[in-house]
Amino acid sequence: MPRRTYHHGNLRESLLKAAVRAIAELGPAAFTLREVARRAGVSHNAPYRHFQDKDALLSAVAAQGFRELTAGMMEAGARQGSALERLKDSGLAYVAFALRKPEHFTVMFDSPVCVSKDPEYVAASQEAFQTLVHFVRDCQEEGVLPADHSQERVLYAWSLVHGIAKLAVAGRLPFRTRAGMLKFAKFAIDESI
Amino acid sequence: MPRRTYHHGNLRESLLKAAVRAIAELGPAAFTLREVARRAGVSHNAPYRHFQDKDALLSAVAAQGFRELTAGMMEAGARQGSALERLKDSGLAYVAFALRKPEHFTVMFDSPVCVSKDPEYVAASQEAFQTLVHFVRDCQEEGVLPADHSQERVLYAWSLVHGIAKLAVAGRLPFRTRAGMLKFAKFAIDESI
DNA sequence: CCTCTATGTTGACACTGCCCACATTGTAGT
DNA sequence: ACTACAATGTGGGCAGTGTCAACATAGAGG
Repeated sequence: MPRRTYHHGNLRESLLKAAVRAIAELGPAAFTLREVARRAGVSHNAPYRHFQDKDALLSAVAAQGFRELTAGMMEAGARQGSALERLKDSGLAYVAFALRKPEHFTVMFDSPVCVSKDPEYVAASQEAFQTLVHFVRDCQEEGVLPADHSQERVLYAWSLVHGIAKLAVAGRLPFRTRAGMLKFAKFAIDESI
Repeated sequence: MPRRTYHHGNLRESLLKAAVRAIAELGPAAFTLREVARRAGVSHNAPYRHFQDKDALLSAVAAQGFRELTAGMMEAGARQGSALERLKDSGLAYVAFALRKPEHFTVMFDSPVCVSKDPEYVAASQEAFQTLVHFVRDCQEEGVLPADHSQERVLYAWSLVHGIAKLAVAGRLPFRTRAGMLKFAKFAIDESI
C-alpha cells in the first residue's frame, strides 16, 4: 500500500524500526538498505536523505541497542541487594540482552559498526561501559573487590559476560534453552569472584 | 600474469591461501569470491569446482584457523609448569592467536560460518574445544580446580578468553599495544581462578 | 587413438550500494 | 499571498557481487 503523501513525514524513525525488524528477522547478513527502504515503503534512495550510507544506518541501530542494553543493566542492578549482587545482576542482564536480541547484539559489536566514529554510537556504547564501571566501583568502595586495578577489573567483568554472550549467540554453548544459558552465566559469574 | 596451462593443478590449495591473505589484507567484509579467484589467477567461476559456495570456502578457511588455534594452545600448554600454569598459558595463547590473526579469528566465530555443518569445520572447532577440556581436566585431577561442574568450568574458561579476544579484536580494550592487551589478559586469567 | 570426466571459462541474471538528475513539498522572506 | 529556496522522495544508471547454465579444454583409462 503506497503512501498518500509524497513526503513520508517521519522516515528516519520508520527506517530505524524497519532496520531493527529486518535484522531480527533475516539476520545481519541479509540486512540490506534496499530491503529496509522497501519495508518503509519508500524508494531505494530515500534512506540516503537521512543516513550517509549503509554503515551509518547500522551505527544508528547499534546505538539504539546500546541504550537498551544500558537500560537493562541499570534496571537489573537497581534492585535490592549488596553491591556485589547488583554487579552480578547487571552482568546477567548483559547476557540476557544478547540472548533476547542476538542479531542486534551482533551488529553492536561486529564489523563494520564497531569501528564507527558516529558520535551517537560512541556516546551510547560508552554509556553502557560506564554502567559497568559504576557497579564495579561500588563493589570496590564496599571492599568486596580489591581497590587496585580499577580499570582492569571492569574490563575483566566485561570480558567474561561478553564472552558468554558471544559464545551463546554463536551457538557454541551446549545448552538448549535460554534458561540453561542464563543458569550457566550465573555459575560463571559467581565463580569469577 | 596468466597461467601457462589451462588447468591450474592445485587450485583448491591456492584458493584457500588466497582467501586467507585476502581476508587478512582487506578484512572479512571485503572478502569476495571473485577477488579470491582473481588472486588465484582463475576465472570468477573456477572456485565453484572446489567449493559449493562462498560460505563453504569461508568454512574451510575457518577450519584451518581452528587447527592453527589448537596448535598454538597445545604448544603453549606443553611447556613446563603445573597444570594450572599450562591452562593459563593455553588461554593466553587463545588471546594471542586472536590478536595475531584478528580477521581469521572473526571468520571462525561469526556468521555465516558459525552455523556451518561442514564436517571439516565442525571437527576442527571441536578439536580446539577439546584442547581446553584437556587442560581443565588436568587441573581438576591435580585438585587445583574443584572436581565438580566439569563442563561448566571449561565453558567458563573459554568464555573468559573468548570475551577478551573478541573485545580486543573489536578495538574495545583501551590498550594500544598487543603487549598491553596480553598483559591485561594475563591479569584477568590470574584473577579468574 | 578415442571417449569420458574433471576442471576452467564465458556469458548471463538478479541483486546490491551508491551516484546523478529530477520531482515534489514545506517554509521563510518579502 | 507569492516566490525563491531548502528539504525530502523518485527514477535511472553504474560497477560490482553470488550463482547458474552452457561451453571449452585437458588428463586418464579403455
